[in-house]
Amino acid sequence: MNYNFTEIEKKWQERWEKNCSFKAQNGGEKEKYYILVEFPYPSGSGLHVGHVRSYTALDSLARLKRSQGYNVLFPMGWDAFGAPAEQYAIKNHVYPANMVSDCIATFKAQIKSIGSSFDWSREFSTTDPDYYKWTQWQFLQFYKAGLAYKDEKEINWCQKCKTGLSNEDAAGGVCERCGSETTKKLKNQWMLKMSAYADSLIEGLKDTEFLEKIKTAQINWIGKSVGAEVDFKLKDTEDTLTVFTTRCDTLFGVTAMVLSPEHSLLEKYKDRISNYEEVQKYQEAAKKKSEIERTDMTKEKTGVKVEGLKAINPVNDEEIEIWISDYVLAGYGTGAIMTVPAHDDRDYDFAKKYNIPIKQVIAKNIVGTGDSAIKEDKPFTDREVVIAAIKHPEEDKYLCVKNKKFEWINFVIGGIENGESVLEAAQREITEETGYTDIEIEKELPFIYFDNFFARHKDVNRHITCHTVVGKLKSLNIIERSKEESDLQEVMWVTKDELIETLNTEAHRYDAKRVLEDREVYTEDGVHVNSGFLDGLNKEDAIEKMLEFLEENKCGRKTTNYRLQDWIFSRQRFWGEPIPMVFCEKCGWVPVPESELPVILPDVPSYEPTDNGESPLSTVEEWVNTTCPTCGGHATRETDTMPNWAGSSWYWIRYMDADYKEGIASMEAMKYWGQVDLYNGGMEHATRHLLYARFWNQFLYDQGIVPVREPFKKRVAHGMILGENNEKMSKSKGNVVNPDDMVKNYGADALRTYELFIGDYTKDAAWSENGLKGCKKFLDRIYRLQNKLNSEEEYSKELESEIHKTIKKVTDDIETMNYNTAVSALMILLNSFDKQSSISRKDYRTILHLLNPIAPHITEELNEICGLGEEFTKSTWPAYDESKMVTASYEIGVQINGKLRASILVSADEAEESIKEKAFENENVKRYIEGKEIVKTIIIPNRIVSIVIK
RNA sequence: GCUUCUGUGGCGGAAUAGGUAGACGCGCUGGACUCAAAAUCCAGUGAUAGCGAUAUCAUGUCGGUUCGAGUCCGACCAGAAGCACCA
Repeated sequence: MNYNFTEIEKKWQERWEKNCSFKAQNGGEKEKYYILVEFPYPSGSGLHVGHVRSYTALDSLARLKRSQGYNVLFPMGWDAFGAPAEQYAIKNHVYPANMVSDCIATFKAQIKSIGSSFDWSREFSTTDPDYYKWTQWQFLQFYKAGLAYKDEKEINWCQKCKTGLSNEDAAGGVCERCGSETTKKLKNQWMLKMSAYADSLIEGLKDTEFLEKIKTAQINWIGKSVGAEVDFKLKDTEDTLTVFTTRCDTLFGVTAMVLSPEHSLLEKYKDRISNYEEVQKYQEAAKKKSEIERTDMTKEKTGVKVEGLKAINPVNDEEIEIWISDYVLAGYGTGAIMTVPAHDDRDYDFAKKYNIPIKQVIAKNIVGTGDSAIKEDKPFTDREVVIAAIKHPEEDKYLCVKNKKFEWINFVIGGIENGESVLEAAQREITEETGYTDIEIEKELPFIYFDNFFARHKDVNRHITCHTVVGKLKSLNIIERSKEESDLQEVMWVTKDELIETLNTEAHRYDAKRVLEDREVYTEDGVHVNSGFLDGLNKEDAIEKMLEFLEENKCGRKTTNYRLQDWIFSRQRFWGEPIPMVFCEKCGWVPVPESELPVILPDVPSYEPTDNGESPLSTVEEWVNTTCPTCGGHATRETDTMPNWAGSSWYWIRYMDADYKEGIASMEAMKYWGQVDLYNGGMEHATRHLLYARFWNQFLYDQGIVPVREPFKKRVAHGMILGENNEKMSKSKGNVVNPDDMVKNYGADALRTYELFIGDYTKDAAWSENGLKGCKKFLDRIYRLQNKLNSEEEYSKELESEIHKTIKKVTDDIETMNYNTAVSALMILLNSFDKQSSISRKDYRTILHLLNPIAPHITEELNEICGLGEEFTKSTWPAYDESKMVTASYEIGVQINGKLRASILVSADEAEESIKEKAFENENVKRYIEGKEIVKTIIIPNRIVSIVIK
């Protein structure tokens, strides 16, 4: 039986349009439900199968919710400002607006062809003056609140696009649009004070149901870090050099200061800096480097010592050298750091290269466990000891001693006696304990550490300060040890590889690790040493105490820093919303009066960005020259435009009341629709768009313009549709699938069904045309099912329970966006229907209704031609009855010692005794339990019987 | 390096709360219909052994908890994404 899906689809799409079937009402009795899918950029390449996936998924949910009696807002619009349209305009010398409206028309027709139930009465484009009037108006609100300001700033500059980029758009030093490397350029820019909302953006996440990974991505992006600012006096000046640190407790370990090359103090004291030329050379080199080069962590650090300037450490008045290096970022913290090479890997690298001293201020603090755990009731003794890691003269082995009584294996260890140096003590102990005399100590490891334990052999607690030396034997010359020593321990040689496993105590293993890795810097926590009033404290207490000190002495304060910076809001582009500000020689920057909005974007002779970094708008003199709203004198318009993120930062609000003339939307409409219940979009927008939009909305809320603080209740992200070869679809790879072709060849319903069936909605999935054919086949079988129709009006007895189960399954699955299993459940139900000789009219109508959100056209058609009832767009979703879902009998498995050995048929209400009996009667079960003792029998109703035998 | 996520047949993927692993679909094999093909229908399809009942193995690897682990715990391996010289 053939049917013309193209005609059927056309017929229903026209009918829905004529009846305004999907128009949402503002207000009314019904409960509201707001479903939002990110509006597309109407590019010339048309709709992608990826769009089809998310639009269809949310469309199915929208259709379900409507059928369940919700007032569903499911709108669509166009995000049409920005680079792609402009690029196209430059290339083809056409006015972007014309191109945009052509693309919108194509996109819209394509979206309609897949049967999406969008409420087109609320459609708009961000490029409509009626829309961007309000984008501009909102910018003025930011300005009035002091959150929009103009600032001379080093911005990310893309040579190729000839425009400034926000930090977000130039992440990693790469231009988001063209992929080329960005450089820095000093420009006067409009900024939005997003940093003021950093904490609020973190806090607000608590009130949302975003995916965990989206929340973490946002928190990482904001990058909150709590620490302190510390003021170092600049020697022989009145100035101070302020640094930001999260570890003010290491202040006693500071051995240098490092400034970013851009630091302002350098310019100020250039007369004092004796090597200023060298400094300047480095500054220029740093400026030329791209962000990528500067932040490449694999490359060696570089820097220049600033001769003639010194800083004074506020805790001990030590004079400290000052350096510049590009590993210190100008834009974070104060653009200067204090260097603690002993406890920071980056500082260590820098210090090693330039011979900056390394000073230990934190010592590892080992605390014994088990037999060595401290005993509270025993006395404590303090000791200074030396531990000697001594190498064999020829082989790669280390000298150890084994305690005969306790079987401990250790390096040679011994107390340092009064007046003795560490090296002398080591020499003496080695000869005493092992008899070897020809010893060469190479060095003492720079860091001491502490070991706290209960010494069983002496029955006291010990707190020992450990000094470690490394060396070797020059020969195996040996003298006889005292009897006492030779009775107590034997000498042994342990190979390098076995050392760590062989040594008994954590302290010796720590030494072994240090010796073998030849490391000096240890960033692990411990207790403070060489730190005056912090000695003996742990990290947390030391930070607190140091903060107290800094504040008392007025040389520092607790501070929080964020990675998130203010939003650079200017673009030197033509195709964007004009920023509604004018500059007057007398009055400075003056906002365009709200009554004069919108500031219409004029056409320009050339869309090309200019070489001098000005927007093409600057060439339209009659537009640029205007009068000052304040004094009436001559003024010029701001010629930069807004970034393309601006229009998408409030579009969901406009959908609530798209024709409203008095504001962004009426308060009544905004209160009615409230939050977006479900917002779908790609993972690529998890940080930027979502943060901008939340920031914008939180601001509007604080101004009393919108009624909710967090705009989106729940955010979900769809997975990508990959090409048949499992790679991202792209023209160059030739694996692009055009949805139009699929609609033409298989029908919109088949395409929809397939894209929902393809796999987990949130994960990427590879396209398969065979899979699509399979879904077409499924719909064909649904179509042919009409031949089995009898005249019964109730559910068929044989199918009733399965139908109820399927209603529940499909309802739950669509609501939780598990579309693939919803489709599969319907396939299973169809298989059951097909096994029957005939099906009732209610059976058929129900499967059609359940399938309707997924394949709306063919189900409506079948419902109509078979005269089964009202259109599904006007019908109430089928209800299920839990009590009818139980099956009369079912099979359950029987396990013996955890292995499945049989399955038995039991009835729904069968007693446990009877189930047990049936299990034991089974032939295969009998075989296994014969002659064995039955330890226990576990019966889990509806699931399994588990028999344990011995 | 840090954070997050993911590892199941030839493939896409199922498996509420730990309870018969591999649903459903694709592909493949065989058969029916047909002069033939397409379409459709029927049967089979994790691996190994066996005619078969059945047995052994199997959810990245190794351990653990449990009558029972894809699912819980620990360690590791692999891949993906995000952040990254952020002091």
